[in-house]
Amino acid sequence: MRNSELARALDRIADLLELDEADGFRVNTYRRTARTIRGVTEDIAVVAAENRLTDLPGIGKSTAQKIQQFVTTGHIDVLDELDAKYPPGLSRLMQIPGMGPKKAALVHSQLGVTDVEGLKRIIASGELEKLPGLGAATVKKIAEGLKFQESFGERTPLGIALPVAEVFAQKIRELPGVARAEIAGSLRRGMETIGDIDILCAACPCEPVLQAFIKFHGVKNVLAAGPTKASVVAEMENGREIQIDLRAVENESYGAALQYFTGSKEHSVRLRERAIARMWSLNEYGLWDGKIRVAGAEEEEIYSKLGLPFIPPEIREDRGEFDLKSTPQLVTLADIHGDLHLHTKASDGRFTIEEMAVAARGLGYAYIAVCDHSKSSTIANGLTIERMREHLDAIREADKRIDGIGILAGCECDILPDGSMDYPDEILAACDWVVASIHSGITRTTKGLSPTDRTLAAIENRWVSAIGHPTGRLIHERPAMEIDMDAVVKAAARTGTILEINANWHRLDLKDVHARQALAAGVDLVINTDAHHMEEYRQMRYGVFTARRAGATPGRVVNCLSQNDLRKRIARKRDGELLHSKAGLFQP
DNA sequence: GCCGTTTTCGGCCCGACTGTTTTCAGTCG
Repeated sequence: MRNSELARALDRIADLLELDEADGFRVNTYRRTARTIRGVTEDIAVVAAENRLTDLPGIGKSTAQKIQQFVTTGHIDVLDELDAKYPPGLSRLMQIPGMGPKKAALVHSQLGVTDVEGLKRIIASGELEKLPGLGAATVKKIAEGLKFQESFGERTPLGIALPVAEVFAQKIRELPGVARAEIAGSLRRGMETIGDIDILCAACPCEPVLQAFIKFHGVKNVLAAGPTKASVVAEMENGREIQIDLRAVENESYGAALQYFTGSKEHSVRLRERAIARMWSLNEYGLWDGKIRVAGAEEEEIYSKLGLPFIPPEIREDRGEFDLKSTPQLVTLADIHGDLHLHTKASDGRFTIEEMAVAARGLGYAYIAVCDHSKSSTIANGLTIERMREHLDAIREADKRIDGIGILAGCECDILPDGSMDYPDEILAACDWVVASIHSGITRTTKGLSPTDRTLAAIENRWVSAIGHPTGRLIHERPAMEIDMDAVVKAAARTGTILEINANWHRLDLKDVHARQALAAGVDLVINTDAHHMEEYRQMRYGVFTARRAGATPGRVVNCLSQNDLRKRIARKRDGELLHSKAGLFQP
């Protein structure tokens, strides 16, 4: 947890430096460093202790010293000084859409406002409007931004935002004059949560398209509408609001614009630097040699002219992708041949084995693994040993009876607080595939081993094929268990235990950086939906996004194997056959 | 605050939109 604490502290320094009107590049350095730290899977205290901080990109002597101070004392001098100077609520003011550091500093210095409540008061009293450089329109914007932030709260999960974006993108494609349209931004990169929806379209003329867009059903509020771009707030089915930006360009610029609006910002900055090194410039209209457009219509051209292979959107994070010599063939949904974690009526699922199997066959899958809960998961109607024996027979019978899909007999076996498995080895051995998961004591209120030790104990069990949702986190709902991921991936690599990317958008667990770490250590992955309902099979794509962000190729995802090869792969761990170590696309 | 295929100093990505400005600053992505 220490890394995220440090990243938060660095981001806070950046916020406060902005208020302090510090040099923007200096501010940016802190933000970049925070981002780098978030991507580091090693404990930053270890990196610091071994004097390897300056090996990290963008970290120099000065930042390294501050990090050293943080890991040894929990403080950073410059942060303490800034904290003494500015009230804590002020950085929150800066987060309000329409407010930035300048306006936050202004209301603080002129009107003594220190927090959101104070801001609301001066909006109501009319004092804000009288400040120099502000007017009625700006105040209205800030008031709306405040309202939006309160209703919107936090970033929107991928699984909520993507379907909304797809509906809007399709409606835009159907407008007259639109040649093509695509979802860009962090959604295209498959991030687990997103700030807003970015859509790009090629259209001529642009303006009628933008005018139609701001009148779409579901649009609650228009934030901006110019000749080439418009921003709106739309209401989603769950009543929450989300911002949607539409940008329209001419077809010759589509590729450059798509690259630019896909980001990440850090990736795009690196690309522009490459352009400058070639005496060119890159903007959203194209790659330019003076006034001559060298490339622009297609993204591939931009990368190619800059001497790079095409880089898939999911790995555009400036985390090593510029060193790639060729375009990696990352796993796609089409590579997935089966779902190896799903539930039936036998425990807490909604459908029978047959119904789940037929639905999977309809998706083109070659196999599934039925993995109902084990006996200790009483709230999930976990199966007693007796019921489990009968269930295994029922699965085998269904496998024989139903054509066109293989059904593996599996279970999702609880890892108990003492690290033992919820079923005896005899039952696990009777299964074709065993997912071991922690469901109890996640917050560690129960007595027993640490979550790390429980996971390690399960990994050492030869019958355990995979660890399910390894950190137990629920996005926005429950933090991850404190898992020593270094220890877990090492043990998994040594034993041939597979780690799951749980594709359910509430979980996406392993998350991208951990999956990347696992791949680098030689661990194979499985992407499962944990479906309790056949509709949930559709969530596979979210897990694929995460796997792609980790740099996973089909060869490293076991449910891309044929059924025969999958069974062989499972047997290799059971037989204690040491797996040769495989390198990942990226180092951790 | 970082960093080096013109550099150890002087750069550091680029453009759209809005509002309040009478030529541009602030914010956003």
